[in-house]
Amino acid sequence: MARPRQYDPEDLRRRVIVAARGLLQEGGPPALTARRLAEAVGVTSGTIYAQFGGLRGVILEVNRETFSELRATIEALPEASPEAWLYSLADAYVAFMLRRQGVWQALFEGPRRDDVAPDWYLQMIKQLLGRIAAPLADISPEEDAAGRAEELFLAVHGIVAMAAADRLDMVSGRSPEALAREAVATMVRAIAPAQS
Amino acid sequence: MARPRQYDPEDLRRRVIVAARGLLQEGGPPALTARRLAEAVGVTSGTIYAQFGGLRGVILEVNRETFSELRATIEALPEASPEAWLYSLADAYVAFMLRRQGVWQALFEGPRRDDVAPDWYLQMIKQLLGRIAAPLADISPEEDAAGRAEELFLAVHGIVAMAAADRLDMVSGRSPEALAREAVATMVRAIAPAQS
DNA sequence: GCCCGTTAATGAACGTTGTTCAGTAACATT
DNA sequence: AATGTTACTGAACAACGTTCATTAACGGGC
Repeated sequence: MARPRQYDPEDLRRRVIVAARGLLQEGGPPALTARRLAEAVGVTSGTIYAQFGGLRGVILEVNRETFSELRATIEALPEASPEAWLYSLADAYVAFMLRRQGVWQALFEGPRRDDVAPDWYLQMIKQLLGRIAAPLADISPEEDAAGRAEELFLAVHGIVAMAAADRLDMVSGRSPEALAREAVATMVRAIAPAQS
Repeated sequence: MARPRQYDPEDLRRRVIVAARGLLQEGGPPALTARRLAEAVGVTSGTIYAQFGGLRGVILEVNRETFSELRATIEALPEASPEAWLYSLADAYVAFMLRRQGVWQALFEGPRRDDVAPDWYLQMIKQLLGRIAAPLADISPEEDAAGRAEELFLAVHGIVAMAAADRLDMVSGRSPEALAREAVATMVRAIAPAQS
């Protein structure tokens, strides 16, 4: 009843996403153009539009995978005391970004003011916040753990975002790892039951 | 000896910068295009290139003014106790961004990985860090005030940057002002001499 | 067995973008 | 007046995201 697909659509989607990640990784967001991507996959730009609806659609799928991997990474962190676990989360967050700087930039670059973030964006963040809140609640039960988690996340994320843009050295000579750990330490010190 | 300038170059620079700020303010970085800017000023894009060397040059000048105004704003903050002054700085920083969201985005959007930041960029940040370090040193003399200032700046800046991109609501329902103040509070709590 | 409806994929085109540069215009000097 | 020097224009270039008429290729109906 129709022309058979020349490419297995599932396979094509995978190859497009992989190629997009490659382009992002070596050249950052400006390197991901429709034509380059099409050429890398061996199709024309029109085909990508048919499958993803546009470059934004491709980036969205890349981001979905990135988020998914981040979740897996966090899920795989070894159990530890609340405080130790927060430190290893900070380390993992920084390391995760460093290993995919170009892809990471795409996570926060594209979205224009008017387009709404997809649900799974918010879900991922909410989940991450929950993961941070739990140990904080352990450390100090009488604090507002959820609120503190937001603050700690924003502090670490700010550091990581700055490092991803290669601008951290404008502010500090320290490594992102050191600064992220310090952010955790500061939060822990601030909410820990007074014990001097 | 030459064709006289059709436009007073100083006046032209001013008009270009003002127009660029206007475009940024109402449409963010994507609204600042060479042709639109040229038309808004009443010249052709070539003239702007002759004067600024490119769009990046224009943005750089806009940023210089923005930084300069930020410094003036901070300089004008009323004296207060170290802690109170830090809170008013956080408030001023947030308010400053909110009043120029579009322009603020340009501060951190443009620069590509390879181009070096001009000196005055770094100087401004260093100065701001010094301004933060002083009250922190007052609050807790035995802490590394400079290091703490870096951390506090990064925390507040992260919040403000997220708010400038209209993405803060993905993380928290609180206002940027509230979160920035909380960041100050956390830092103060963490370094304040134990006194329970 | 042929045709035809249907869909996949192409690739040329459109409108913008930043940027360049041959050309033109206009004054100061000789 | 002629010439030199410079300011400014505006057409052009390459690359961008995006669209869509066209082409290609198959399966079902006669």
